[in-house]
Amino acid sequence: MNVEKRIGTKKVLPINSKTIIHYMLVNNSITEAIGKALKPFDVSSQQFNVLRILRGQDGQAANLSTINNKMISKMSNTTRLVDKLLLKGYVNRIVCPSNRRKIEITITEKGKKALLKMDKAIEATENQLLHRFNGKELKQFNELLNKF
Amino acid sequence: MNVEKRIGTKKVLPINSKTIIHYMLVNNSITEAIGKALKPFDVSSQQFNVLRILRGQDGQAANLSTINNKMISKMSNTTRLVDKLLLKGYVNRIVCPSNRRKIEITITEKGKKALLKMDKAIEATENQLLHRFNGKELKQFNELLNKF
DNA sequence: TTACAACATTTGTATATACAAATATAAAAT
DNA sequence: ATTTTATATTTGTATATACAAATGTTGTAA
Repeated sequence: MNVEKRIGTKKVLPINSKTIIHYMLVNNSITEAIGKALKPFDVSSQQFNVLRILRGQDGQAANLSTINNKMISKMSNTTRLVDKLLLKGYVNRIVCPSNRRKIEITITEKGKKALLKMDKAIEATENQLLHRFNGKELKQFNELLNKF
Repeated sequence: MNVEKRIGTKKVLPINSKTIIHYMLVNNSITEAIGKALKPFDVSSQQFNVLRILRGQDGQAANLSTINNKMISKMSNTTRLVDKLLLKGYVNRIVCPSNRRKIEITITEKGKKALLKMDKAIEATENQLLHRFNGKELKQFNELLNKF
């Protein structure tokens, strides 16, 4: 992709601006691809993220702040996000008996089943997005991302 | 950054998943930094983008679809975005005399002045975000971004 | 034991965004 | 000339998100 051409500017951009804009453009592609992959399951990228976090708990319940800490993009409103998963029957929610301030969330069997299908769709999308990278390039790319 | 640690997973992620998650995490930092830089000017990243597009027109007016084509993140609702710039006095909007379907948008002097200040804030943020990259690494990074 | 501070979540509200349908104008086809 | 199609923007509506204030619970100190 030619960044300057894509955003329709005649001037040559300073390398730093160009890099950040380039980054944002690629981010749009990634967001769009992930969104499309999840569309058939009627969950957002954030909801998918929460389901994966809950599965990763291996049966242990997670409360809202635990979930929020592990999320890729933190949100101010995990309550309402979990509400939506609850409506779909993908999670259970109970008040923690030992500390009634906390809410314990667990993934349901239905949630796990749906998640397995989502995993496949996401994996395919990730592979598609990265199909032009070889192993060395992926390693290099992650090292460069670490510089941020 | 250790991606696995950041998202609190015990398992080692497949390299593709890890890369995409890493990408999203860095994107959060970038978005947050840009947002903070623009906050004092009370414009969103998208509004800033539109102002830069308008300045890039060098006096020539741009209509809504032109703007939309050049935007980093396309939006379904450029009308309302321009509304906000209009309220701030940063742009003018007139119906195109030769084709009354079109709306011609131009940046005002006030908009240009504000934009100059925003430029500085954004430039500083970009430099900060990328301060650990040297020239060769930036080149390499852009080449890798091109593989998406 | 009562008051106060800290914690965890929820709710209210304002703003943002996505998507589709509606409006208005212009160009093309009959 | 009239209808149809295409173009450009606007509006309605539903959903999403951000942020602050409110609620309910627990722990601590007087």
